[in-house]
Amino acid sequence: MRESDFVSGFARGLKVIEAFGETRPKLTIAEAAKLTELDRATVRRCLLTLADLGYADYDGKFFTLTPKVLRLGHAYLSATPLPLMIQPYLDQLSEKAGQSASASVLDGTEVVYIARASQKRVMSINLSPGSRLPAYCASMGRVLLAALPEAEARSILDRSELKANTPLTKTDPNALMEELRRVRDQGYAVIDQELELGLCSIAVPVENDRGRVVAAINIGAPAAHVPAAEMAARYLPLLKDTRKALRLVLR
Amino acid sequence: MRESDFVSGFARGLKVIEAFGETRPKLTIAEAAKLTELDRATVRRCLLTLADLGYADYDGKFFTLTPKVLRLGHAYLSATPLPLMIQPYLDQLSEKAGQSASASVLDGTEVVYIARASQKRVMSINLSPGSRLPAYCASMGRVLLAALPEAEARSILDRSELKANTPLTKTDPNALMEELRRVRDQGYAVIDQELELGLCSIAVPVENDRGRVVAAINIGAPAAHVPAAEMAARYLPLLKDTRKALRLVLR
DNA sequence: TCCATTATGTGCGTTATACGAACAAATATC
DNA sequence: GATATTTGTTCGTATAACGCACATAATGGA
Repeated sequence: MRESDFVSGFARGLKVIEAFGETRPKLTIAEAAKLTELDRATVRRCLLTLADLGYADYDGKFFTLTPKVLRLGHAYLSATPLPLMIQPYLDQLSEKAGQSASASVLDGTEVVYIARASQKRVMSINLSPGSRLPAYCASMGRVLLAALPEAEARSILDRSELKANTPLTKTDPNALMEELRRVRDQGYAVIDQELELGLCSIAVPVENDRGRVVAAINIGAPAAHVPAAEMAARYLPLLKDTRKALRLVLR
Repeated sequence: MRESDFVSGFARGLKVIEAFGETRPKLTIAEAAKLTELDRATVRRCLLTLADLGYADYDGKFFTLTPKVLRLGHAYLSATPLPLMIQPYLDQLSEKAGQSASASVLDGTEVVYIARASQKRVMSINLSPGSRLPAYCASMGRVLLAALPEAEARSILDRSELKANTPLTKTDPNALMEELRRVRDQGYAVIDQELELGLCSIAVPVENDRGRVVAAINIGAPAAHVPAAEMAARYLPLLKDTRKALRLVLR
C-alpha cells in the first residue's frame, strides 16, 4: 500500500471513538486529546463530526457516545458468518451444561467475545459480544494462543502486560509457553481463578472444515460450584461434541 | 459548528464501515463505492486504511471486517452506564419470567438493543446488543415512540418504511398514532406477531430518577406458548417491578 | 477576590487528502 | 475470441485538514 492510500483523518477519528471506555464515559476535548495523543484542534474536529453524524452527543462541555456507534460493531457481527453460525450451538451448549458459554477470537493480545449464551450471571464481570479479556489468563485465550506458531504466541505474550489478577494468575512467560504446549497436547485449557477469584473456565478450539482454528468456545463456572479439577470431567465431552458439530458447518 | 469543523474523511470512513452488513459480509471496492455513493478512489483509500489499522482484511479482491471493529461498539457499551446498570435487572427479569428480556433505546426510526438476557432462543431472529428493529412494529419501539411529543413520533413514522412483516402488522400511520396514544395511556405496549409470526412481546418504558424515559424493556414469548391476550396478565407485574427498581438507580 | 492554571475556540500558513478523469486490468457478453 | 463493460489503480490539481499560535473563557486554590 502506498502511503498516500492512507486516510489519516479517518484513522484519527477511529482512535477518538476508542478513547471512550469503561472509566471514561464522557470526555472533554482536552481529555480526548490527551488519551489519543492527537492535537486538540484535530480531536475537536473529530468529536464535532461524530456529534454532527449522531454518533455522539455534546452538551457544550462533555462528549458522550450514542447508541448509533453500535452500528459499527454490528456491521461486523451481522456481516460475519462466524458469530451467527456459532450462536445456536452455544445456546444448546449453555443449556446442557447449565452454565454460561461463550465464543471468542483473538485480536492482538486480547480475546474478543463474538457470541455468548449466559445462564444467570453470578460473576462480577459482565461480558457481551465485543468484550475483551487478556489472552494469557483466559481459557479461550490459552487455546487460541496454543493454536499459533510458538514464535507468534511468544511475541503476543511479550507484548502482553502480564499482571497477576489473582494470586493464582500465571505471569511468567516461560511457564505460560509451557502451559500452551500442554494445552496444545491435551486439546483444551482450564483456567482456575486466574482472572477472577471464584471463577473457573474450560475452553476448546473450534476449527473450520479445513482444520484451521477460527475461534474458541468455553464454559465458565463458579469455583465454589465446580472445582477446576472437575471442569474437564464435567464439560469436556459437551465442548468436544459442540466442536465436532461446528467443524462440519464452518467453511 | 462551522463547516470547517467537519472531518469529511472521517465521516466517509464511518459510512464505509456501515456499508458492511448482514447481506454483504464481504465487499469489493466497487460494491462499497455503490453502497456509500462515494467515489471509488475515496472508498479504496478508506478500505485500505481500515485494513492497515487491522479493522479489515483484504485478500486482493474482497474486504471483510475483523473483530477489531467490535472495539468501536464496545466503546459505547462499556462507556455508557445505562446498559451496564440495566443488565443485572434484565437477568433477574428474564429468569423470573422464564422468557427472554431485552432493553433498547431509540435511534432514528429504529430501536437498538443495548442489553439482553436470553432464555433458550426459539425465534428465528437472533438479537444481540447492537441489533436493530424498526420502531413502529416492535413493542419497545411503541413505548419509546409513545414517550415522545406527538409531532416527533409522527415525524419518525413518516420517515419509517411501514411494511407489513406479517398479516398482523399495523402499517397505517394514523392507526399507529392512535395505538401510541393507547400505549401512552396504559403504560405498556403489546405486540402480537407484527414482526414475526409466532412472536409476541410486551414492553414498558424505563425512566430515570427525574422521570425522563431513557430506555424500554420488554419480554418476548412464543405466541403458541403465551397468547398476546395473556402477555399483560403474566408479565406486566414483573416488568413494572423492574421498571420501579430501575427508576431508583438510574440517574 | 485575585491570580495561576487549564480548557476551549479561531485564524492562518503548510501539508496532505479528495476529486475526477484517464488508463490498465479483469470480467462479462455475444 | 473479439468487444463491451465493469473494476482497480494512478496522477495532477483544487481543496480541505492539520497543527501551531494566539485569544478567550472557565476552573480552582491561596
